[in-house]
Amino acid sequence: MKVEVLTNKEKRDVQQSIIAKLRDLIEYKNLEPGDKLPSERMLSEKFGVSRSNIREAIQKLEFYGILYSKPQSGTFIADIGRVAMSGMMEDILGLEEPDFKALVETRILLELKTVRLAALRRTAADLKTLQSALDAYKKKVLNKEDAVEEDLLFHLAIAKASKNSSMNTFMLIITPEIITNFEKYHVCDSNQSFIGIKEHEDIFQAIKDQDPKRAKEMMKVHFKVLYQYCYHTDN
Amino acid sequence: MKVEVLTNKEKRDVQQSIIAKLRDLIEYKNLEPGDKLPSERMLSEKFGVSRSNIREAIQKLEFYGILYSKPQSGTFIADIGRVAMSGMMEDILGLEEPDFKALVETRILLELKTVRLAALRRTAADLKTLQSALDAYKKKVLNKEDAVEEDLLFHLAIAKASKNSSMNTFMLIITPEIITNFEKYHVCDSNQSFIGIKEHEDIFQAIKDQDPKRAKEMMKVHFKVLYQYCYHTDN
DNA sequence: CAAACCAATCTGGTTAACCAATTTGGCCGA
DNA sequence: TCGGCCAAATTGGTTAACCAGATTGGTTTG
Repeated sequence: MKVEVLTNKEKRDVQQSIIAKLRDLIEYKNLEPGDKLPSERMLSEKFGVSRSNIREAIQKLEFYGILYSKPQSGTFIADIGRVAMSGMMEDILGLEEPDFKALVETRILLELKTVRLAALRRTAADLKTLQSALDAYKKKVLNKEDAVEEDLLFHLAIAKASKNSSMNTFMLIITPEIITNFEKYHVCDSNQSFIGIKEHEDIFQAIKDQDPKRAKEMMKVHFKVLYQYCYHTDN
Repeated sequence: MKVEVLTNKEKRDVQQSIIAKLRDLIEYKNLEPGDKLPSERMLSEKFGVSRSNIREAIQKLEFYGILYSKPQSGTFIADIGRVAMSGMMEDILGLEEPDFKALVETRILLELKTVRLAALRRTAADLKTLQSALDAYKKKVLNKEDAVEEDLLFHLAIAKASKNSSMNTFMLIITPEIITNFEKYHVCDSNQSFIGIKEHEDIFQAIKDQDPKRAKEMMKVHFKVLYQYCYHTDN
């Protein structure tokens, strides 16, 4: 069989088309939650794509909780209902890559919450982690070195201390993009960093004091620049 | 070679151990951002696991933006800095499955934001989608049928109308879990649904009127029950 | 001496073959 | 006729072989 090498873009298109075909198949065959999908081999033949592609598409839908695979048995439709499944598939197909603005918007939203929760739920161990993350950040800034990573690690430590696994995961997902874009757009000017130390210390102190309100307020101050960047158009 | 079938749990452990080994390798070899990792074959041999496992672990780290693969070339360390990478890997290894409370907490946070953004940014097309989602929900409730799916689809439509791709994605990720847990814990009593119609209509109207403040308020009312479920201990 | 080129090698991606657990359908016995 | 049971077919997962593009190091050529 002729083998072709696909670009990332093309590969994404293939996967999207497989998901669309799966949606149509489920519609056409009137498959309901709990029903078994045709085998991977059959699907790969029917759709004219490789089994790897089928497996990747299934994995993606598994990630979104729409399907689940049982070894040596088959792939099944999750128990979330036909309507929800169909609608979610549509949404997944329509998802676009998040732009920087969306990322910042989401980050601010998440962090204003995680910092409150961290203030409420932080343990002694969390404090220790936060302290060392803060120290690493301060050390870099005082040496006039770039401290974007240490900055973000401090914020990730806050997310971890919030004891909310979803928010922690979401923070982990958006952080690399944020770092990349920060460096690209030079959002963090180096002269800002000295102010950053004070702001980070304030946040840390509020968490230490278990004062959620002040923690959120300090985080808001810390995000002031980002806030403006993100919200100068609307809101 | 002896082939063994692993449970989901064991498979997860294998992947975690591979990630840990990768972290150690990067540490040991002093690999920096942009450097190339050893080839998948070499890693599979060195770690004593199958190439599939290596590939899956790499895909996971690619998802979190820590690595990236170039076809016919190699896998590279993303340009996010050594410190950030090491810290993030640690966090990924420490991630646990989100509990229901965390999910609800996150959902409320996200939705109070998406509904505001939807009110600000919704297009005519969004309104149309929202309207039909609302109609489907109403129809089900009036027929005294279970309407959890239609409920969630309305909320997903709001997320879509918020024009924030990150939040939209995150809503899609947590929605199936929410549905499953709702059904398990019977959070939505059927007698609540009639009130739900009014609440949904209020939210829709606020979005239609482009009144973000009222939209958020109506959503808050709608979440009152959930709110109590989630926050009866703290906050 | 440097730049262009070429072939051997290496790489991630793809395909095909294989494995063992699970279904399944019909057979046997009660 | 019904229920237990076993072998064959089916399945997702795994391994191995293969592909074509990218890399690279040495050679050639201007």
